[in-house]
Amino acid sequence: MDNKKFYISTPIYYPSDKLHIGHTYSTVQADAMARYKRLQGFDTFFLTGTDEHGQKIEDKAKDAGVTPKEYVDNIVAGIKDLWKLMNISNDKFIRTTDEYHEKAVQKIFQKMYDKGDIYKGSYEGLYCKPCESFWTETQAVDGKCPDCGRPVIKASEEAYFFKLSKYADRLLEYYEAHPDFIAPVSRKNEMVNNFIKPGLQDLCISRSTFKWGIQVPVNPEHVIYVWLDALTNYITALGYNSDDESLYEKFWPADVHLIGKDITRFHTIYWPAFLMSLELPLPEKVYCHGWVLLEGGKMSKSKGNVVDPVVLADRYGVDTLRYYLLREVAYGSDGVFSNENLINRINNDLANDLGNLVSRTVSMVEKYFGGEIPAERVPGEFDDEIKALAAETKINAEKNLDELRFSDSLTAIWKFISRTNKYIDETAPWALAKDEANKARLAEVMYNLCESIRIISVFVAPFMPDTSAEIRKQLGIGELKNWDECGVFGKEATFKVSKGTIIFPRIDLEKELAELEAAQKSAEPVNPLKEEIEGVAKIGIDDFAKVDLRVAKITDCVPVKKAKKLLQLTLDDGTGTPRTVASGIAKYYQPDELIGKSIILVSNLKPAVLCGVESCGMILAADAPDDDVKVIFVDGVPAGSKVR
RNA sequence: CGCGGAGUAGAGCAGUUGGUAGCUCGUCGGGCUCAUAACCCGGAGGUCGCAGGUUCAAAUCCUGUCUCCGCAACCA
Repeated sequence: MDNKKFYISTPIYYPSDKLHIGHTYSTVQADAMARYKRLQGFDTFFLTGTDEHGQKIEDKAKDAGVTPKEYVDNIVAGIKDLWKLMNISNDKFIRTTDEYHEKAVQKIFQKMYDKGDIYKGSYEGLYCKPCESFWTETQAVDGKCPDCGRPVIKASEEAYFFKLSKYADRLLEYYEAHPDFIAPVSRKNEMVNNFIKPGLQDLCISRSTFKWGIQVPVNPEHVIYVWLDALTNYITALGYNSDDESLYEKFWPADVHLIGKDITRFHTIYWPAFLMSLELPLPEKVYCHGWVLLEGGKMSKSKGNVVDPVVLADRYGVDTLRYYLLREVAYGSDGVFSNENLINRINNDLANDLGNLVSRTVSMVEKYFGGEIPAERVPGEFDDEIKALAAETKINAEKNLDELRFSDSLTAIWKFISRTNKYIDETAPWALAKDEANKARLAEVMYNLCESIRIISVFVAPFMPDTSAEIRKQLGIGELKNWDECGVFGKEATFKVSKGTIIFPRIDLEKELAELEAAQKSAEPVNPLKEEIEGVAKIGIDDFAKVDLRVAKITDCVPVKKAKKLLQLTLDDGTGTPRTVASGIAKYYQPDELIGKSIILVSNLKPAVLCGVESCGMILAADAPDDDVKVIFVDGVPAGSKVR
C-alpha cells in the first residue's frame, strides 16, 4: 500500500475584498484533512488559490487607479498572509493569472472547441457590471440587478457557449453510479431536481465587454468567462497541459473538492461536464459544507457584520479559532458564530478539559518525581479502561475524519480527554503520594496520564498543529511523525516533563464581551447608508421625467398562484381601463387590507410576465428596517393624478 | 399541489431494521484538592410541532395540518 495519494482542494477565492471567517472555515477544514492524511502517510497535495479575472476586478482596479494585476497582487498578498497566520499547509497556491494556468486554459478551450463542444452564439440581456451577471428582462428588478440592486444596462454580445445540455444524461448516470460523489446527499437532489431535470442550458463561457481575462484562442476579441477559467484550476495547478504533467499524473482525480454550498452547481454540474468533454476522470467527491452564519443571518458586507479572522486569531489564538470552526459547525449544515459561543468553547473544551489536563499532569510529575517518571511501575485498576478507550477513540476519530465530519471526530476525541480527567479522580495520585509504598503505582498512573496526553497530542494534531507541538514539548517528547502513534499505550519508555506556559488561559466571559462591544462601537465605520446613497449614480431631471408616476386605486387584489411573494392587483388608473400589476408584497400585506387603497403607480413600465401574470407597471413601496416593506399610500388623491 | 431539509429539556444538537428518550452547555446538590475558581459524581428539567391512524408497542411507519429554513421561481 505504498503509493497512497490524497488530493484535496479549497475553492479559489475572489480577491476583490479581504476574506472573512467563512473563507477561513473552508480553508481550515481542508487543512485539517490534509494534515491528517499526511500523518497517515498519504502522499498529499493540498491546493488553494485565487480566482482573479473578471470585470469586477477590472473596475475596482480602475477606481483605485492601478492595473488589475497590481490590484489583485495586493489583495492576494493579504490572503497569503492570512493562510500563513492560520497555519495553512497548502502545497500550492494557484492564481488564475499565473502564466501556466492561462496557457493551459487556452489549450483546454481549444480542445473543447475542436471537439465541437463550444460554439459561437449571441447573448442578450441586461448586464450588471458589479456582479458580472446577465439578467433576463423578467429577472431584473425595476431595471436593477436582482442581486445587488444597482442599475443594469442593456447588452447583447457575441459569445461562445459550452454544450452543457449534451452532458445531462451522463451526469445523471455518474451520480447514479457514484452515490458518494456529492456530499451531503441532499445537495444532489437539489441539483438533479432544480437544474438537470428541467433541462440544462448551454453555458456562456466568453465575454467581449471587458478585457481582464484569458483571451479566447480562436478569437482575440473575447476573454474566457469565469467558470471555465476558475474550475480548471484544479487540474492546471497540477501541470495539466503544461510541459510537466507528472503531478497531474500522480494526483488526478482529486479525492475531495471542498466547497461552500453556494457553489455546488458549478462543481457538481459544470465541472464534471467540462471534464467529460476533455475526457478526463471526475473527482471522487465534492463536499459542500454549510456556512458560518452570524447571529441574525448570513454575513455580508452590507450588513456590516463581517467577522475578521485576523482579529479573532490575534485575540484568542490561531488554534483556538481553528478548533472553534471545526467543532462548532456540524457536518453539512450551517453554524452560527457568536463571540459568546466562541468564548464558551474556549473555556470549557480547551481551557478546562484539555489545557487543565496537561497542566495538572505535568505539575504532578514535577511535584512527585521531579519531572521524570521512574522506571519501576505497577499496573492497577482503571488502567485497562483508558487504554481500551484510546483504541476505540482512534477508530471513531478516523471514521469521522475520513468522512469530513470534523465536529464528530472532535467529539470522540474529547470523550477520551474527559475519560483521562476522570482517571485522575479515580486513581487519586495525591493520595498515593502520601505513602512511599505506593511509589511504583503512582509512577504507573503518571506514566499512563502522560501516554494519554501523548495520544491526545496525535489526535488533535490535524486540528491544532501548534497545540499538539506544545503539548509534546511539555511532555518532553519529539516531533509527531505518524498518526498511528495514537493507537496504543507504551510507545515512550518514560517521560521527562517540563512545565510550560498555560496552553489555553481561561477567559472572563462577561468582561470579554463588554470589551468586545466597546471595541466594536469605537471601530464603527462611517454610516453605511451614507456610503450607499452617495454611491448611486446621479441622473438628470430628464432621466427622471421619463418615469411616469400616477396615483391609482386598488380595486381588487388576489394572491398569485405558484408564487409565494406575489399579489395580483387590479388598479383603477383613471383611464377607465382596469390595469393589472403584480407586486412582491404578499409577505407583508393581506389582499383584503389593500382593496380600496390608493397608491403610486409607475405607469409606463414595460409589461412583464411574472409567474403567469402579465404585470403592467409597478407600485411604489419602501424597504423598511427588519425586512419589512411599506407600500406608499396616498388615499384621497384622485386616480390618474400625476406624481412628480 | 416545484424540489428538499427541519420542528426532541432553558440554549445548541444526537437519536429509522418501531421496544424503558440521549449528548454538550446552563442550572441545582455533593465529592476531591494535583490543576487554569479547574476536575469527578449525582439531581431537576421533555405530553419528542399539532391532529388522526397502523401496532401488544411509535420520536421512529402512514395520513392530514401548522411553522421555520435551503435551492429553484417569480420579488414592475
